[in-house]
Amino acid sequence: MSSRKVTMYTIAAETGLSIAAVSRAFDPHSRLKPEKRQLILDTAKRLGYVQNKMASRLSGDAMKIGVLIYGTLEVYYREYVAGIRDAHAEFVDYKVDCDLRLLDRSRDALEAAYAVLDEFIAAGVDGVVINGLSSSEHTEPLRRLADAGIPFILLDSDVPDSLRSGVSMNDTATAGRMAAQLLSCGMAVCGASTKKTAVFPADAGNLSQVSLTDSFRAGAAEYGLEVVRICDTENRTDLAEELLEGLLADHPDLGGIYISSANSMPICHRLRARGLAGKLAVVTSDVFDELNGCIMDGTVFATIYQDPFMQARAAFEALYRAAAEGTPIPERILARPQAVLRSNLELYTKRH
Amino acid sequence: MSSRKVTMYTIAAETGLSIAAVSRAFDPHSRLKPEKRQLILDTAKRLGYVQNKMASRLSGDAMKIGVLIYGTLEVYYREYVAGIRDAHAEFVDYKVDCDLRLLDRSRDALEAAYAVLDEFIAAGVDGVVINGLSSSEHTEPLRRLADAGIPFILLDSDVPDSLRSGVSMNDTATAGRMAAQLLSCGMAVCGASTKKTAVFPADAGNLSQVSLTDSFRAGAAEYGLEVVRICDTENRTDLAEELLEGLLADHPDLGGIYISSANSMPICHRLRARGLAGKLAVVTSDVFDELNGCIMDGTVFATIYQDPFMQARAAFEALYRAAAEGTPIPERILARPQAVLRSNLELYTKRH
DNA sequence: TTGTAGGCGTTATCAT
DNA sequence: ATGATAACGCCTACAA
Repeated sequence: MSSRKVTMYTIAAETGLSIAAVSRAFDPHSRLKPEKRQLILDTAKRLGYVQNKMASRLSGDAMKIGVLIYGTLEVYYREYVAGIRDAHAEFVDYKVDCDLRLLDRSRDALEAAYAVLDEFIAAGVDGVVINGLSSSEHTEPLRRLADAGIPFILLDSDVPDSLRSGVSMNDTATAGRMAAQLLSCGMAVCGASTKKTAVFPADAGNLSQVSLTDSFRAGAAEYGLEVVRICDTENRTDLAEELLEGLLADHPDLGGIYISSANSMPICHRLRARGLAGKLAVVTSDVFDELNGCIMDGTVFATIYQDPFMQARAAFEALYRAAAEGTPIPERILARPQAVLRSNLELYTKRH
Repeated sequence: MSSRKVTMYTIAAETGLSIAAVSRAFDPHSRLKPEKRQLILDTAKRLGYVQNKMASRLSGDAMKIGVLIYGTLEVYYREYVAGIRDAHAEFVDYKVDCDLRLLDRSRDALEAAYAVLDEFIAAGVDGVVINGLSSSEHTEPLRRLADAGIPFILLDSDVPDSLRSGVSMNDTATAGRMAAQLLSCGMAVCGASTKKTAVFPADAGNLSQVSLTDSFRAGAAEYGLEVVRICDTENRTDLAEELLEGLLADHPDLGGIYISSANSMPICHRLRARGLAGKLAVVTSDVFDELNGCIMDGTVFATIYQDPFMQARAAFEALYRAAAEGTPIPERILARPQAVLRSNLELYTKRH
C-alpha cells in the first residue's frame, strides 16, 4: 500500500536539507532561514507528514503533574481518583508522572492541604489539579501556585480570583434546568396537587451551588414551577432535616424538592419516615450507593450525574497537553450532566 | 523525588543480565531460562518497573486498521466517523494507520461494500470495523474476513453467526426500558387519558431493533403501560406514515409512541399535521438536526442518544489493543444510552 | 544559521 | 540460550 511512512528523514531527503533543519522547522522557537523553513513546511504538507509525538517525547524530559484532592467522603472522591488514574494511564507512555495526594477533611487539617501545594511548588511540578479548595478563603494559598508559574485547574467548583488556569466542572447552567424539567415530570407522575417546589443547596459560598440554584430557577419558570424556598443546608446533615420540617410545616402541599448537593440522604430518610416517599417528587445530585435504594423504591424520582470521572480526566489531560504540547488550557471544561432514573440507574452503579 | 525512572537498563544492571535478556523476559513467546526470567520479573516488580509501550511500538512494525461504513445518511454516520478519527488520533503515535472507507447505500452498491472487505483482506489489515452490514444476508462476505484471520467488530448491530470478534453497540436492553419510563413521564405531563402505547421499530431483521422492542415491552410492564401495537416500518418513510394513520384510527385514545429507529420525522410531521403534537407523548431515538425542532416545540418529549461517537471510538480502540497488546476483544462493547430532553438538548447538538 | 552525533526505551536481528 | 547491536522517529547539545 502506497509508499513507506513519511518521517522527518523523508522530508530531509526530499529537500536535500539535514534532519536537524527539518526538526527546527517545526519548532517556532528555533531559528532557521525562513525560506528553508517554508520549503520544509511545504513539502511536509505535500507529503502528508504528521509528527510522531511519541518519538519526540521519548527524547524529551519527563514531567510531573500533581493532584490534590481534599475530599469529604470516599464515595465522592473515588470517581475523581479513577478519572485521574485513567488519564494518567493514557499518557504514562509520554513520560508523565502523577503525584496524587488524597486528604480527607475529617482527618486532615487545612494546613496539610496547603502544605501539599507548597510541596508541589518545591518539586517543580508542571501542573496541578485541585479539588476541595473551592471557596474564596483559599485564594491566597492557591495564588502561591500561580506566582510560581505553575498552571492549575480547579475541580468541581471555581474560585475565579485564585488565578487558576481553568476549572473543570459540571455544566451547572444546564444541570439546574434539567433538574427543573425532571422535577416537573416527577410531579406529574406523582400527581402533585401544586407546582410548589423548594431547593436545597449545599452551601451558598460555593459558586457551583449558586449556579445550580440559579439555573434551576430559570428552568422552573420555563416548566411552570413555583420556587417557594431556598434552604441552604450549610453542608450540615442536621440542618437539612430541620429545614425540611420547617418547609413542610409551611407548605404541606409542596410538590417537589431539588437537592443540588450530595447531602440528600437525611432528607430522603425524613420523607420516608413521614410517609411522603413517592407522594412528593424529589430530584437529587450525584450517584452513590446509599442513594440507589431511594431511586429504586421511588423516594427519589431522578438524580443528576455530574460525571466526576470525566471532570478529573479532562483536567489532567488539559494540563498534560499544556505542558507537553503547549496547548492553551481552556478556562472552562464542562462535563455533561446526565439524567439517571430507575430504568438506567444500573449503568451508573458499576465501573466504567 | 526518589531515583531516576526505572527502565530495562536499570533491571539489567541490577541483575547483571543483558538488556536483551530483560526484553525477552517480558515476551512469553521468547525463550529464556526460567530462573533468569523469574529473577528479572521479580526485580522488575521490586523496582516498580512499568513498560513504556511508546518505545516498544517505536521499534515495532506499523499496523493498519480498516473501517468500512456503509451508511444511509450523512447525519447518521458522521458521528461514527468522528469517533473513529478520535480514536485514531489517540493512537496515531503508536504507528497505527486507519483506512476509512465511506460508502453510501443510496449511491454505492452492496458489491462495492463487499469489495472493500476484500481489499482489506488483500492489504492484510490488522483489524476491521464495520457498520451497515447488519443483517444475516451479509454473513458470507463477513466470514471471508474471519477466514483470513482478521478480527473485526460490527458497529451498531450484531450478526452473531458472522464469526465477528465482537459488537460495539448501544445498550439496547437498557435503552428500551428508559424509553418506557420516559414515555410514562411524558404521558403524565401530556395528561394522556390512557396507558396505550405503540412502538415503531425500523426493521424486524435488525437484532438491535428487536432488542429495543423487547426491552421496551419489559419496561412498559414495569411502568404500567400497555403496548397495543408494534409497527414495523421496514425503514420506509411512506410505510411509517401509513402505519401511524392506521394506528390512530384504531386507537384514537393512544397515549404514547416510541420510535426505536431514526425514522421519526415522518411520524412527527403527521402528528403535527393532525394537531396531535404535544397531546400525545413521543419518545424517539438518536439526535440529529431535523429532530431538534420537534424536541424544542414539544412534539417529541424525549429522545434517546445512543452515543455513536463512543461506539465507534471503542470499537477502534479494542482492535488496536488487540493487535498491539494482545488484549482480547470484548464480545460486547456497550455504549451508555442517554436521555435527551428539551432542557439538555443543547449539549447534544454541538461537537464534543 | 546549519549539520553531526548521541540519546530516549524497547524490540529484533545477528552472532555466539 | 544469550548477548551485542542496529533500528525506530525525534530532539538537542555541540561543533562548524
